[in-house]
Amino acid sequence: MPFTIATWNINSVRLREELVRKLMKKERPDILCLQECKSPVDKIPFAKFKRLGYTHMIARGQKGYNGVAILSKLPMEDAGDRDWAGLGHARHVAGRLENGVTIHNFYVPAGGDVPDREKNEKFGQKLDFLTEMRDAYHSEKPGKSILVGDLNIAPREDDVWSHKQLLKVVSHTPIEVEHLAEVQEAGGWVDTTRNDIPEGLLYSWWSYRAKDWNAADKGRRLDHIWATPDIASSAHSSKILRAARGWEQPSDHAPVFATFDLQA
DNA sequence: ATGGTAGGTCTCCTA
Repeated sequence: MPFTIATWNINSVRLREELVRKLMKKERPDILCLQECKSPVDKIPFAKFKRLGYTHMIARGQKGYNGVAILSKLPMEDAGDRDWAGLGHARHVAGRLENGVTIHNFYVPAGGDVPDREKNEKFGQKLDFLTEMRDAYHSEKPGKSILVGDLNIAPREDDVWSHKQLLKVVSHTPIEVEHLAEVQEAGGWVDTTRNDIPEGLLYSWWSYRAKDWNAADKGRRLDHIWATPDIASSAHSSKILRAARGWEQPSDHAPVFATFDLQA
């Protein structure tokens, strides 16, 4: 039985509970990974999601900021978390399916506005977070795994509306792209979205600040689905649900999907 | 070059 996984930075799971339910009803991913829940775990409306078949939730939360959750129709056990870069933030959680596949859900720090760690502590924390990920996957190669989340980096030229104009903008600077590439290489991770859709512009985030986000279309691909090579070859039907960015009172991110032809 | 919007919260911090 193939399974579908989706990742979505929801920007408050409590405010957008109805949008989460809408996505669950319309798209029915087997696994939905959320970031920026901005909620303690016991205040996530899990009971409402359970009624739609999402009987398993593995989450980490804190009040007001960050927060990650994996909602699953498939049985899943908690596979832990890690406080990357020692920030004390809820930015990572992992779950394991009965088929042995581990799902990592990440919310990488945005990194502030100035792409210089001397002038902006947040940028340094972002780079350190990525360096720790690289080192961890280098010292222990991931087994059959899927890594998803808001990685807050758009790596390719066709992952942004203007490569040239974003070279000094946090999320697309060469040093961030390099750090992300090192994480990918260390774990042997395959970018399944780009494996599946190798050509053309692809965005998953559009700023709230644009007058008309759809017409201006100044997007970036910040949200990713990676997989280890042993299972990446079974991935297909990748898509980004741009329409969700146009829903009422939307998140500034659109959900990203992939389907894996594996025994769940 | 600037400022634009959104969410949550010990009214400013984060994105």
